[in-house]
Amino acid sequence: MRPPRHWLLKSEPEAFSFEDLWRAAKRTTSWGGVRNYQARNLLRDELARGDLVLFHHSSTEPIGVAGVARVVRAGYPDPTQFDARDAAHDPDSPHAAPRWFAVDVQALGRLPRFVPLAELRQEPRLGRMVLLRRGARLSVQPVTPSEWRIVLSMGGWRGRLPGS
DNA sequence: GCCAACGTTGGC
DNA sequence: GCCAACGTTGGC
Repeated sequence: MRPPRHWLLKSEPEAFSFEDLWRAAKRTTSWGGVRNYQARNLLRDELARGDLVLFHHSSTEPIGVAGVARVVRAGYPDPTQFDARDAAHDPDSPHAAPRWFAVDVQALGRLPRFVPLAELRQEPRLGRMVLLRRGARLSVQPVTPSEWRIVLSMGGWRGRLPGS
């Protein structure tokens, strides 16, 4: 088994917040509805069970990293693509070769200190973080081990850092 | 296969 | 609410 990798997942908290995940059954949800091919490729091919996730709130106030989660099920066909009532329904996706994928994520814990985007921008060691690059709209992003440690530290995560 | 038009994302 | 950046669509 390879060591866990690190990712950042964006969510608009008005639609689904870290608190929503924390309150969900088994603190787990299906992370689907992603309709971008680059993000799809990551969900399908790269995210593995045991990988660690920064849960990021976007298009809201405040913007920033709210909590930590873990991938508990690797990529599988996203059921919402076949659901005509779902906003992310894709009538053109063939059942035999589904176009879109989801993973399951489980909340590990809220960061003791919410880490605002503006604070991330002020940290020089995070200068290359995908989230902070111009026009980085990808909703599933890779995070390096050192970025992971820095963000958790900024979030006041106590004790042993997951993934370090 | 090019690329203009269009739609969406998402920070500010 | 604005608008830059980006992805997708569709005419040719």
